[in-house]
Amino acid sequence: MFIEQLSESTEMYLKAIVEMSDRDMVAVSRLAERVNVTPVSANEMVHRLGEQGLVEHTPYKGVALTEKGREVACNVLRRQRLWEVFLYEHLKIEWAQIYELACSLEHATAPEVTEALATFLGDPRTCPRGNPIPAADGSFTPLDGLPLSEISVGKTVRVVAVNATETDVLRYLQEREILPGQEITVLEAAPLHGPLMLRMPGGKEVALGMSLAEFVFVK
Amino acid sequence: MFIEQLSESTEMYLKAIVEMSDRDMVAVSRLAERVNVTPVSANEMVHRLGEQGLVEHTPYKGVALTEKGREVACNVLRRQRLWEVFLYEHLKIEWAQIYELACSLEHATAPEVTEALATFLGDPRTCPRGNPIPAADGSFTPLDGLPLSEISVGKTVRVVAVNATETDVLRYLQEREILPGQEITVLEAAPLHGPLMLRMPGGKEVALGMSLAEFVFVK
DNA sequence: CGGAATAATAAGGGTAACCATAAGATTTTT
DNA sequence: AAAAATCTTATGGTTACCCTTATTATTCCG
Ligand SMILES: [Mn+2]
Ligand SMILES: [Mn+2]
Ligand SMILES: [Mn+2]
Ligand SMILES: [Mn+2]
Repeated sequence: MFIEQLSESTEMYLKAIVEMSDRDMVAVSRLAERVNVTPVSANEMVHRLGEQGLVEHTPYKGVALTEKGREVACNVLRRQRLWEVFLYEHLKIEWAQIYELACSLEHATAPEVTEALATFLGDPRTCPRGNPIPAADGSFTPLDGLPLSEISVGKTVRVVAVNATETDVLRYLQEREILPGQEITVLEAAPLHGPLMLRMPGGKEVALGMSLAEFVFVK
Repeated sequence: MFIEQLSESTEMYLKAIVEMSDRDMVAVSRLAERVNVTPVSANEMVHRLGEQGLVEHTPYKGVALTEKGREVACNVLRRQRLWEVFLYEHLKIEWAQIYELACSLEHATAPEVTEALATFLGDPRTCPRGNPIPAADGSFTPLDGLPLSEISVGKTVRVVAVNATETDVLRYLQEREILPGQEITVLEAAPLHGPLMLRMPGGKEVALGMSLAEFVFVK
């Protein structure tokens, strides 16, 4: 089966869907938020993706990837995360920037380059943000962890991944040392979805807003 | 001065112009051939480039890059050739394929990545196809050599660069060991722009068509 | 059950790059 | 100086993505 060259836009939609679908279908309006377009535009695109056999849209229910779509999406994820490893480990680029930079490269990367890069990097299993790198065949163990926003007060957890994508957000977290591998104790959770109070390894206390805490996966 | 994000198409046109302009202006129809569009389409694009201050078009004479255009074009060339070095030296990708693969990556490469890559590679001066890599400031010593097609019979020369871009053409030359560094003797030139007869280092004799010989720069 | 919220569609536009065909305008060649 | 070749411009299309502003359909919830 031929894998035609898909547009950057198409790849970004598919990546968004695979990242958002834990178990159930993805609402088109959520997808729209994620890829930063209006719901109407996302709806149009979902139709186009459907025509290409990449997604299945059930009106009023949501979108799901087809097998073909999942394959493509995982491959985009693979390219993205391999580049993140290269940019961070070899080019020594600032941790907060690697997602954004890799997100451009991922669409310009031929299969030959992807596989040669994987070999060059020693077939890494996770990217510097802690996310698993899908294998060449698309197989992929999803992240085993919970968002920090769902951890109860008093618990001590270890960060496994930081799933933010915006450089500003990543830089904010980096400055507070909320990074994969760090051990964090949840001291307090303010009411009404207010900020969490966290104790970091050095003993420093840090306040973290709930929407940011949703990006931080811990175990 | 801000360098807005230019489209892939724009970058390819600028790169084509800088590569084709030795001394005089570039005819729009030549440009059209190079970027594989119709002359009308190239004309439209030249207008757009003119409005953006990247080229100067003199009707019936040709196009020339402005200073701004030359800067952008050299930067594209820098990105392209740095990626070629990486793909060849580090990822061990087949020589004939690196141009095509680098030609995708070049448009997805932010300045931070370009410079970090240059440092990682040890600031190489030439790419595996023998072309000089422009410096970060755009400075750039043009290739010192002549096309093999202009060498007279009996002369022995050394290949400095192979300027073909199509993978098929590069593979054809690679198979005949017409590669940078090789020493070649022109044994015979058939009349009517017919093929050249060449003696290669091993003593093997190779026939090479004139249009292919135009890609091979020697000294 | 019925209204509110949410989702989908319809309709009308916009831009960037491409295409083709058909005139003009200019240069080159005879 | 014509004629031929080349270059430019004028028109009119196409596709992929995006937008806004209705309108309609469905689901959710009190
Ligand atoms: Mn639908
Ligand atoms: Mn991307
Ligand atoms: Mn013009
Ligand atoms: Mn290119």
